[in-house]
Amino acid sequence: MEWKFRSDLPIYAQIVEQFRQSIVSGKLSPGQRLESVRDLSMEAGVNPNTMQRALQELEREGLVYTQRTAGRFVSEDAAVIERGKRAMAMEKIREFLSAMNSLGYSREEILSLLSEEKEEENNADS
Amino acid sequence: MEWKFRSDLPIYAQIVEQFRQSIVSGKLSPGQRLESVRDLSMEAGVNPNTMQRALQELEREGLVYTQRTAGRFVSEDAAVIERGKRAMAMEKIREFLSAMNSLGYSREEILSLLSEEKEEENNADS
Amino acid sequence: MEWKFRSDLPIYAQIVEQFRQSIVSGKLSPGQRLESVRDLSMEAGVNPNTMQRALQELEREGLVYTQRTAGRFVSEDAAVIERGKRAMAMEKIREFLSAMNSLGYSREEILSLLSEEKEEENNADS
Amino acid sequence: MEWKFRSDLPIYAQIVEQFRQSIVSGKLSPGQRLESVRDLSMEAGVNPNTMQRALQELEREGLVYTQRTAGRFVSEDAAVIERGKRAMAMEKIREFLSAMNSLGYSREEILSLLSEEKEEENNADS
DNA sequence: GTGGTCTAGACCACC
DNA sequence: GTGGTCTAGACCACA
Repeated sequence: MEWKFRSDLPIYAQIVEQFRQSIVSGKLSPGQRLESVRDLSMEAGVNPNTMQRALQELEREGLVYTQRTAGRFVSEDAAVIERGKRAMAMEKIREFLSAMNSLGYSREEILSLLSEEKEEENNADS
Repeated sequence: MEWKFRSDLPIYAQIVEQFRQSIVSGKLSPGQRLESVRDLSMEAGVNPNTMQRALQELEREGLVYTQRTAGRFVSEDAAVIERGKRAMAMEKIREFLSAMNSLGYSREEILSLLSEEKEEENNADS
Repeated sequence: MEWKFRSDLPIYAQIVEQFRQSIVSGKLSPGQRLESVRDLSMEAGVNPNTMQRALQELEREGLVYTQRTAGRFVSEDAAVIERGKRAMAMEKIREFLSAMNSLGYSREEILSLLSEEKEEENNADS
Repeated sequence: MEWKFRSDLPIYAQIVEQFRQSIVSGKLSPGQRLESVRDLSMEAGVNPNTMQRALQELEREGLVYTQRTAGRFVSEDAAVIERGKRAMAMEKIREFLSAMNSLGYSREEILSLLSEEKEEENNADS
């Protein structure tokens, strides 16, 4: 994982984002054990409290769970993960549409531009 | 304008982005005079050199032009501005598709999700 | 290379000119590594920033390219170099015609004088 | 007249060049009175001795002459002026051919490029 | 006042 | 070590 933080969002929220992304994309597998809070916080160069807060948020969302003494693990509940994935996707979509909107593009134009990009990519493939 | 800078892109590049966005979206009108380098740099809280570099980049792109002692102005060439707008849109699209891709969505799924979002928005409108 | 600077053109632009000249004339070979920014700036007796700016301009023109940590290299793209060569030649020609013009020579006279010079040189050869 | 000096040639020589240019191109007319050494040196921002040396050189070339108490005047000898004009032209030509040569262009290519430039200019006229 | 250039020197990421 | 970025502050030409 790469740990770079923007200044426009609390660090703990950025950590949550990153974990969520890794989990729903499968980069972290269901059932996989996470490193300890202490190790993770050192890697990320943040205060252990910050890392702790992020992990608790993920737990609240059901994406990770804790086993008393063994540590934290990625959820094995496919439905929960799928739900998180959808949520992130819709978030990206809203961001995207909002950005295109502020550039002055209508829905129809956006779809048309998406098609163009697809064609370009196909050309690049050939 | 809001001047907050991320750490994952050079400041001068973020300034360029911001101006480009404002120009192609029409928030800055063709022919409009920009504030002086000194004033802008103070507002943004950056060194005058950094602001200068950003503005020169915009000039190279044709989005602004300089009049020796009078200041800098937004280009009045609609074709140049349209070109910049298209370039920014394609950039956003590529970012979006890449993000959706790393979440594990195929092109077809992306289009399908876009439709869902549209419906939701329509419902929200009504 | 000789590093003497006139006062009628920014130093960075004169450095660009000098490199461009060396590259298109083949004095710097395609693929050849340039010295580091620091070394070049010391040799030329200018600030590293000034040298950096010149090299970035050359990069924008495609005449050199950068490899992250290895340094800068002369482009190996013959078409780009040929284009630069033509551009410099046309520039010299325009300067020359303009100078002759302000001396009061017409196009026909210029061509005639060029022939004279050729003959003189031929005589000098024999 | 504009007085900017390069550092690659003695200032007095650059002054000579400038006067020679003005005289042979007719910008200074035959018989015209030059300003005093004192005034000229102040305008140019150089030491009076430097200006004096330049004017003596021009006198040696016959391009100006001195009348004891009335001052210095541009030569009225058309042959002398014509000779100076030719000398300057041949100098420009040699510089030009040398520059093109170091770019790697042969005599034939130079003539061909000159023709191209002529055409471009004609197009620009239309 | 405007933009433009330059120096001096710092810090960063990368390898 | 490499290139890249940024700051601080000076000086210039132009009008």
